[in-house]
Amino acid sequence: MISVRLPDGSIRQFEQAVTVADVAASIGAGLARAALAGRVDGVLVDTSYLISKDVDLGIVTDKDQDGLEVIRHSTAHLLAYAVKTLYPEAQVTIGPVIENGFYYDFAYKRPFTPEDLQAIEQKMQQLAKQDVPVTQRVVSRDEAVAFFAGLGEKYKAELIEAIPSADDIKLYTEGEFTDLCRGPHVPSTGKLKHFKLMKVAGAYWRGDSNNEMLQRIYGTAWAKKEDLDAYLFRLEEAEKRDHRRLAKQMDLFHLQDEAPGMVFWHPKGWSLWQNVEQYMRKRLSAAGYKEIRTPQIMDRTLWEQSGHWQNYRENMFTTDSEKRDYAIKPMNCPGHVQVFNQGLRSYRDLPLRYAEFGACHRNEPSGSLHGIMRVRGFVQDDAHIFCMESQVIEEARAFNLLAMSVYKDFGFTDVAIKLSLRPPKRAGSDEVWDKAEEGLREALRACDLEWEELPGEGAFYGPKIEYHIKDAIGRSWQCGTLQLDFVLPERLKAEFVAEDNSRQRPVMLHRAIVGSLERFLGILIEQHAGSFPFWLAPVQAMVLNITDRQGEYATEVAHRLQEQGFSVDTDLRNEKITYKIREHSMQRVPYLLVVGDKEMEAGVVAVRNRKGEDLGQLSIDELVNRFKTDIADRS
RNA sequence: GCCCAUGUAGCUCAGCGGUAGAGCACUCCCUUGGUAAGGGAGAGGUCACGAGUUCAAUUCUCGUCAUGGGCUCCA
Repeated sequence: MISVRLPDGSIRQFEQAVTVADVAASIGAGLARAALAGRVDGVLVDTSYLISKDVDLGIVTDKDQDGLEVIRHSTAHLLAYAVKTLYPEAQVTIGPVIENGFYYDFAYKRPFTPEDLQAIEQKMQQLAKQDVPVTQRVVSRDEAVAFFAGLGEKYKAELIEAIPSADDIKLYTEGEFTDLCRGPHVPSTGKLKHFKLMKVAGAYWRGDSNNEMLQRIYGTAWAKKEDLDAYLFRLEEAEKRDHRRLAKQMDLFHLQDEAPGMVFWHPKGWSLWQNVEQYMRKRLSAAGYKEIRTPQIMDRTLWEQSGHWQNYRENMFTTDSEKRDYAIKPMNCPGHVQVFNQGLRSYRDLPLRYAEFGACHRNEPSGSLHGIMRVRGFVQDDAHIFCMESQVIEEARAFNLLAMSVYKDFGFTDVAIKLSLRPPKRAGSDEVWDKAEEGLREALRACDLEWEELPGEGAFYGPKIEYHIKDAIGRSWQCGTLQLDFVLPERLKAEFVAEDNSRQRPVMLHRAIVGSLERFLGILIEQHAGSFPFWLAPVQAMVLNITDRQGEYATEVAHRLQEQGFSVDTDLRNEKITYKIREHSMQRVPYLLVVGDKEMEAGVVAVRNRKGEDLGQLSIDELVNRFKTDIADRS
């Protein structure tokens, strides 16, 4: 007898070994139809899995998160099946599940066109409708290699060869198509209903840019039609928030061919920028940072000394003059060490915190540029803390508090922490790296934070803590960073006089909170979909007159608000009030102040907020109070 | 840097082997209208750049640049 315990605790007994599908059928016909896979003692298996001993069993359906994964994974296989049917010469490689869907990489003699994509999707639909059974068999590794090599599938054979020869390998077959896979898969293609192919893109074989480029087809798949529709709708909504699109609509900035990756800021965009920069400046100043300014261009020898020339030469903009080579600074840190090195420092001066909103330039590969999210010319809220080792943890703790508080002010509350550890290409001894990595772990523990560790992702001079913030539509952005560096102070010969009168190296903490201002503004634009909170809005209020008669009064109202430090414009054009309201509503101005004869006589304004609500008539003083409250609330 | 797609008026986009079109925006005129588009007229383009094919190229081909989507990279 075999006992199968179900998630509700009930136990079913069977005379002999049964499959997951059999158990589902014994419970009900509906469940048998819905079964996509099984969970046997916590392990996902196919519905054809034979249960031959007592187990805990859950039937996985599309209501299950695991069920959705199975659907996506099986849809990737269906994609490969369709491609092999239409283009038998195409070679299959890998097809994993990703967020919201899946992809599959193929090698083919010519690129897939958008028309091919349509044909492939149609073929997938057709194969799904035919409800082709998906069967599984286990073979030895050598058999599997021979099988795929025989088919001329060299990528697949290469993948399998990497598996230990003693291991068994699962092959899944649907119709004419057989693929290597650890599974599980849906029992037949008819379970796959709600999918869509999204795009074709190039992708390197095994993710290595030295390898040939394959063609990746991305797709999305869902359990229900409503889920698919909702996902496509979300994509459309995200597109409406696109910072490039909003920047055009709201006249914030532009990019042009002559300056790839470098931003032309328009008045309103720059106003937004200044709101962020001035805010950061205040926060840094209050936290004991001193702002400095260092040169844009410095001699090659300095960059050789710092190690940047050796590590990043091809990504640095350089220039020369009178037989000297120069580099345009890609980072502020070497400059900051030069300031530190002026004069003799005492341990009493430490920690010394230098901040700079310095414009840096990095010659990023052309293909990686992206709006203002990835640029070649950028400014960070950059600072370097020179301190003693004994001060690192306290500095890290203070930085963490500051960073979290800044994120909160900008409306970001979901922040994930990651710790990037030593990369293969690095400066400094292993001993120093051990010390630096452990130092940051200790700092994180002191902040009572949870973090994820990323081996190999650190900077060449030191490990780093990264702050990833999640935006309004669930995307994650790395903004803040705290990097512990024993290497640059050594290379650039920073030193201070210790208590015992010896000369010692300071430790350097590289840190930023919002990171690249360009990118952070892009994030803010998308986070708020252009409807910036009052304290950040480039134009906080517009005064609109109803007829020419109130033009002078409208100007006076604007002046009085401007005197109080608010960014207020007037729209005195000869247009109907409905027209002006529409236009400035679309510009997402927080407050529209309408003045007609009534308001002019009473010395007030009629206030309309961005939601379209009528806030009634307010005096200028009342309005100023309201504005001040909004600023204090950061709403 | 690599793969694919795209580049037409300020913006969004049609179009096409015979040297260009719409809507919005802009300018002028009429209209002075009370909470999301009043009416009329006008101006505006070396069709990204360079070369080739052709009697003729914005249109076809190739190259360059840029942008977009990915991959790689991101001190």
